[in-house]
Amino acid sequence: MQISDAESVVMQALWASSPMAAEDVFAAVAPGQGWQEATVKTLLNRLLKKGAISAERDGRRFLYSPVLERDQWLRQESEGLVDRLFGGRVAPMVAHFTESGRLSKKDLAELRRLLEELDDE
Amino acid sequence: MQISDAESVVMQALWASSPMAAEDVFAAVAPGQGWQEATVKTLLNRLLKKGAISAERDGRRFLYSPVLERDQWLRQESEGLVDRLFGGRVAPMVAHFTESGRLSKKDLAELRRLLEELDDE
DNA sequence: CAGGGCCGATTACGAGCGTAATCTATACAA
DNA sequence: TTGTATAGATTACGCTCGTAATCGGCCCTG
Repeated sequence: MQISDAESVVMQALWASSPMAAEDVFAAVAPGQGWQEATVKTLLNRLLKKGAISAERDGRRFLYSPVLERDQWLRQESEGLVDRLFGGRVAPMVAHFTESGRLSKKDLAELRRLLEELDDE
Repeated sequence: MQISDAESVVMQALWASSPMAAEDVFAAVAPGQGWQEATVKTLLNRLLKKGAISAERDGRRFLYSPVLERDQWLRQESEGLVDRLFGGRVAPMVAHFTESGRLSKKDLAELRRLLEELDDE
């Protein structure tokens, strides 16, 4: 399932809280994006058509919920990137981040913990 | 500098070896993509127009070289992703890969080494 | 019962993209 | 010198995207 950048903003809102009416999605999303409500509605419709979200009638309007799972999307996106850019190898990508100083202390600590956990298994 | 997916395939070829004539880029890239030579030429032109590559005349043809640095591109792309998907935090992204079983033993070993190196500093 | 407002649906439209075919100028071959 | 092959330049075209405006139907209110 192909989700465009703008669409993914809407998905994030729905993953954070659902079901939601169009109006609420707009409220959740517009501040950061500066979109008109019409734009949000377009995106909701495109996502509906793709089957990435579902709509359930609630009186005169609809409540939208994600169908596509956030985890699946994350996996698809990040694996796509690591494949395209780093030949599918995660370590070189992390190395790249360390080199560009994008690893916070918190990240480092967390990575260490992660690796230790994996050791235990 | 915005590089599209198709364009990035051409860039990868040029990063791997440059300068190269259009024909050679085609030879390097077509097998994997199934493109016509005309397609490769279009992409080269678009990249030229963007200033992502340069062309130096060589008799009746041109030799192309990257101007945009591979490292810069990698950084831009991967940081974009980690920002969009994981709120800019690298560790959660790696965690995501471990959970989906995308970390090879080799990756693990390399990550350990990486972290140790960082310890030493 | 008629009009207005609200909500989703439809339509719009220019930019960039993927994928090429065609045009044009030029360098060599006959 | 004139044709022909070839390399880059120009043009093409349908699709998706970002960003909306407008339409059409239905529910409430007067």
